[in-house]
Amino acid sequence: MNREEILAAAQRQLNHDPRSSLADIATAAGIGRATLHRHFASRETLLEEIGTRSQDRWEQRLDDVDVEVVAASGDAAAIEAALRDLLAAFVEDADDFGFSLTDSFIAGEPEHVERTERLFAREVALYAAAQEAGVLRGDVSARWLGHAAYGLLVAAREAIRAGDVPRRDVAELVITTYLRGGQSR
Amino acid sequence: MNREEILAAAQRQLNHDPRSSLADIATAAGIGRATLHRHFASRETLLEEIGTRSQDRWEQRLDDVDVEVVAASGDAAAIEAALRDLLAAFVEDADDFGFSLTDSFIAGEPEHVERTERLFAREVALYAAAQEAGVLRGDVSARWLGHAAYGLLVAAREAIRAGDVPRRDVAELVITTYLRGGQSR
DNA sequence: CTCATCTGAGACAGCGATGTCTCAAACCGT
DNA sequence: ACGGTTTGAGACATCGCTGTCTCAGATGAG
Repeated sequence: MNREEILAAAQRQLNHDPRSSLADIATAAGIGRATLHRHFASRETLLEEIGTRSQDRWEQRLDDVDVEVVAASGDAAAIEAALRDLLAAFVEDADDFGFSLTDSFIAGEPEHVERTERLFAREVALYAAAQEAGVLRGDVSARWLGHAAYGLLVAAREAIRAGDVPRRDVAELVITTYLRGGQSR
Repeated sequence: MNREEILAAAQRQLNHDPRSSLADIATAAGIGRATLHRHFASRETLLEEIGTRSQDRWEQRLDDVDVEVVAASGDAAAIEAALRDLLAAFVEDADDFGFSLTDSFIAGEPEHVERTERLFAREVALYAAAQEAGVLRGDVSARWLGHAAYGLLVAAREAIRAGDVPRRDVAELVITTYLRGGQSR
């Protein structure tokens, strides 16, 4: 049982129930409580690491779509494609990483808050470029568009949890709802 | 210090930090811990009451717009107006009641889960009627439209918290984003 | 003023979670 | 098979929170 595997299992368990005790987490990971403590000195350490892991993934997704390059290009088609890819990737992640979305368990750690803000800013830069290129509307702030995307990810997670939407459809739903909204036309 | 006032203060405090202890809550309400216990026998009782309170408000909002009547009318204009009113009302509530949105502190109480489902169903019925009337698009499920609305409320809450959006603009932002999405046109 | 009631501070035991430790068993490469 | 390492089970002290209780002071109606 790798350190990385433990982290993944812990994340899964905390995603399932954010109030899980370390004993719960250890059981879920199939290891003993002592072993868990050997890898992560304290609960706080474990949570911090999970937070970092989530941010790593977020950063990776931004890197994957070359967000800065695409944004600088000003190419509407490329920007829209990047937007769609990014949202689809986030939806995929929302499953495993979702609880760090809704749970503010690292609130207060200035380090994490700062990094979150930097990542959000990178993402928002893409939305701003999309506005510039006429892909996204310009009458609302780019940061609001960022929050709206986040909100739809929460919705996606919830819809899956409630069994209202087949998993394979969620990405497309999020994208089309994000772009076109709910209005008929 | 009324029971209702205590409840409101507790909700505010838990909204601020969902992990507040009863001592925190009592302090925030400006009362002693003993007094808090006199009104609410246990933490669980308090949380249940807050959950019920939130659901009461939700129900009230649905009643306020006459959701069943409007839905049955099939009148597109009336339906869209009700939709807007409802979203605006929810945004207003999201401030005080938001934490019961994201925090699953009553998860497991079948009673609450059931009532939440009933309320959600009432709301979704309006979305379905809106689809019927051509106000909302029919190519996604009404329940997804419900989750999407919820997601945008989470986004609104987050945007306010981050100071990215003036409070008075949030309702209109949610509505326009919900209906039109983020796409330029 | 007086008495009944309500309140806050504090003490207290109980509980679950955390973090440390030990030890025997399981597991590894050699 | 062997010796070093890792592991899980469990014991243990500690901590913070909860829920109960007491008591002295504040409050308020008469």
